[in-house]
Amino acid sequence: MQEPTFLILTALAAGPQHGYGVITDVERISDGQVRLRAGTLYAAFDRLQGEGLIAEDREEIVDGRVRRYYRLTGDGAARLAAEAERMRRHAKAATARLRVIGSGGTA
Amino acid sequence: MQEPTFLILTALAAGPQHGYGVITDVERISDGQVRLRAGTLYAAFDRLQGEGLIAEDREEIVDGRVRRYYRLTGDGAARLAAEAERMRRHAKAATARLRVIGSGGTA
DNA sequence: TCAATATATATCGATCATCTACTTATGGAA
DNA sequence: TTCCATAAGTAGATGATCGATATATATTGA
Repeated sequence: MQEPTFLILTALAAGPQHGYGVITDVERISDGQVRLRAGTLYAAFDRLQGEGLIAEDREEIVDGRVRRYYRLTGDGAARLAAEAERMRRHAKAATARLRVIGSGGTA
Repeated sequence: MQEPTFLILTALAAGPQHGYGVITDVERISDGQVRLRAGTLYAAFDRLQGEGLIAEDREEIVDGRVRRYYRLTGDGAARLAAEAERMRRHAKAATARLRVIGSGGTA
């Protein structure tokens, strides 16, 4: 799973959100480092819905504009948890090996 | 940066390794979850060398077969450290939000 | 009243990393 | 002598993401 997809699921883990809300939320989660593109987001929505990881929650009309809310499914939450654990382990492995270099392994 | 690329850099963070060594190392790091394909590896080697994140270290002839060793450059180590930190934060954010769901937020 | 900006959804074409599959080669084991 | 593990490499296909663009509305300001 790629970073944008992971962050979309993470955004929805906080509760149902609409597309534009996910974009701004992802930007916040990543400290402004990841700015989701509309193309990425809506393609991902379709794909993740097809995989059963997210589902349409409801539609609202606010100021004459449609807001389509998506929510994380049980499968989506499980998948996100698995990916988070996988990333945690990989990050830990990399950091441990980099520490060895830093502490004079190469010198 | 995608997972295979991250794991290739992580493998090289333990010291210079040749292609096949990286494949087996990555499999070990990821607990057997990630099996690097030759196509992925050698394409990544070319790309990462072009980006200056890795460099050719030396060539050895073992049992009549060439072993081409690659090593992590300073830039590569810095990049890997940055990616690891980014992943750590994202994993943490996801886990924190999933905990809220788990503790009865949706119920 | 007209232009610009923020919100909001959506599509299209291009790019690029990865995957599948294949090729070549050696040494050792069955 | 056939098969497997090791070892490097290429070609073509797939698919996620990106950049650009289109649409529509409300608000702000010239």
